[in-house]
Amino acid sequence: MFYASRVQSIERTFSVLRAVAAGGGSVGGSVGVSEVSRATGLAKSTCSRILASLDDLGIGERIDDAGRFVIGAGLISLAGSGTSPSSLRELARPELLDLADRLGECAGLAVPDGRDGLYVDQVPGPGHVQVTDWTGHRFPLHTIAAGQALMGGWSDTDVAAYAADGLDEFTPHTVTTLVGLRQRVGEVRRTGVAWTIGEFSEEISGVAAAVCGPDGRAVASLTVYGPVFRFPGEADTCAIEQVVQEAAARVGARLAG
Amino acid sequence: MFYASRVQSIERTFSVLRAVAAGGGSVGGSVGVSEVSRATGLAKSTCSRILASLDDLGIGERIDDAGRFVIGAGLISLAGSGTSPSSLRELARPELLDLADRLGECAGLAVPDGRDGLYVDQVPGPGHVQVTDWTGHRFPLHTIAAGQALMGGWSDTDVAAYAADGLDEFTPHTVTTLVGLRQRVGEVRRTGVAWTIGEFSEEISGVAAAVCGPDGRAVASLTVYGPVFRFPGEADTCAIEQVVQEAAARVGARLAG
DNA sequence: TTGGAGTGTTCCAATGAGTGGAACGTTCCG
DNA sequence: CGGAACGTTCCACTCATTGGAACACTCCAA
Repeated sequence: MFYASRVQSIERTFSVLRAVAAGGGSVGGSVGVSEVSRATGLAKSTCSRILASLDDLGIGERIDDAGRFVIGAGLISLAGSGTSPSSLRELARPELLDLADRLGECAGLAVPDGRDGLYVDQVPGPGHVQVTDWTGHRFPLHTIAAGQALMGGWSDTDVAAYAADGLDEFTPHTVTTLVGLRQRVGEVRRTGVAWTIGEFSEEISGVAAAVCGPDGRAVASLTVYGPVFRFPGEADTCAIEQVVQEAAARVGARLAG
Repeated sequence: MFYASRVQSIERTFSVLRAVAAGGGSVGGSVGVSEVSRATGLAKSTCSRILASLDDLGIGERIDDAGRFVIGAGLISLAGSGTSPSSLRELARPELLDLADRLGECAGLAVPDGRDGLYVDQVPGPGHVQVTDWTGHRFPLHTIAAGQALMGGWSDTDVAAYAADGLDEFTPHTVTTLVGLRQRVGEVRRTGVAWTIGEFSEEISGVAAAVCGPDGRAVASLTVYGPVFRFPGEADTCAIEQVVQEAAARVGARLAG
């Protein structure tokens, strides 16, 4: 036989779910077993069983004593628990390009992942000296501007819990105490942005602002960073902050639809 | 063997997805194969295969060259295609009770389903003469107040397409022409509510307002209806309209979070 | 009333898709 | 350098899944 690394039944399950989501063509419509069977090419009995299972799990929902189905609360809550990095990336890309262009340094997008921030995209600046591309890399939240920006939306107890697990020291400038972290988070709450100068690496400084989802929670950060010797340099830091904040707000707005 | 009407692999798939959504405990976190294996009790190889399948389908998303996963765009878009009637029902229940209490007639909740409106909940009024409970029943949109309220958000071409498939006549007062329907929809757009007097049944009159989802689209209707001989009667129809509209707006707001 | 065409559900023998333990290639850490 | 974690691949076994047939039901037209 063929040793599959894909599971057929999963493919089938989601082709059924897609048929349900399509609602038989009309928006907001429901579907019956036979309809799903025709749409997917699967046997009617198979569809009946799959739909019954989805109903049991709350993923689909039976809305009739006859057999009409719609997408259920379970699927909606599953989906609600995360923002997809790839869709976020698509929405943020234009802003990253714009930031890199206007501020002359590289711009990155990071999402929270447990105690880490994960860089999911980065656009290089125009200079000949470049900061490393960190796409795909993760760093403790307290060591990077993106992470501190995210913490701006945390409660004091969340911040304390984070600090309780220890604060790694990357450079002599890294924030390593709860008191220091609290102060930093306070600044973020007040100004809406987080600056780090040589805290992650002595050679790098950056400024970040959080991207908020439709529910107001921070789902990502936009960061602009460059070599300490030239960024932010003589530039007007307030203007930079404003540009970054506005970009983050636009991504958030686009995220909300 | 045991003849199951539930499919085991679907149960497994979603227990994996739940583990991914839980993110290993921390909000917004990702999970690895071993973590999922521990959380679900399934073999590591099984989880690896399931996660690979979910990634293929865009339901899960691999965010690393290492094997960390999050909920993907595919699941989010699946969920986005429908609002779950049961969660809607929970949110609307208090408003239905309040409406029935304040207006002294029964109050219902309906969702669009193709060409029909489907009543998903109803609360009886205090009177001794009651309108039938229509929970679980569906009627063509143009014949009920709830349906006309939903059409208020439709484009003219959508309305025309609906009418093109024919407008059933339930009573002599039922709107049966495109011209009539257009006029009615226009009123809904202007006033925000839809009145039907003896259009669905000669004995019943009702007033409905649409509930809008976070994206502004109408996802359901709140209706108050009663016997024609006493509703709306001598009451101040403007006051009734306002009460219904406000209730619908509150449900919409709660829906958005 | 009767027949036919449409639902959705249940039954069950056949079978092949899914399984998990073992083996493997990694990377990371002491 | 072990050793312990990780994720992936292999593959014989086997049991969960399958789909056709039979069923119960509702509708509608004759």
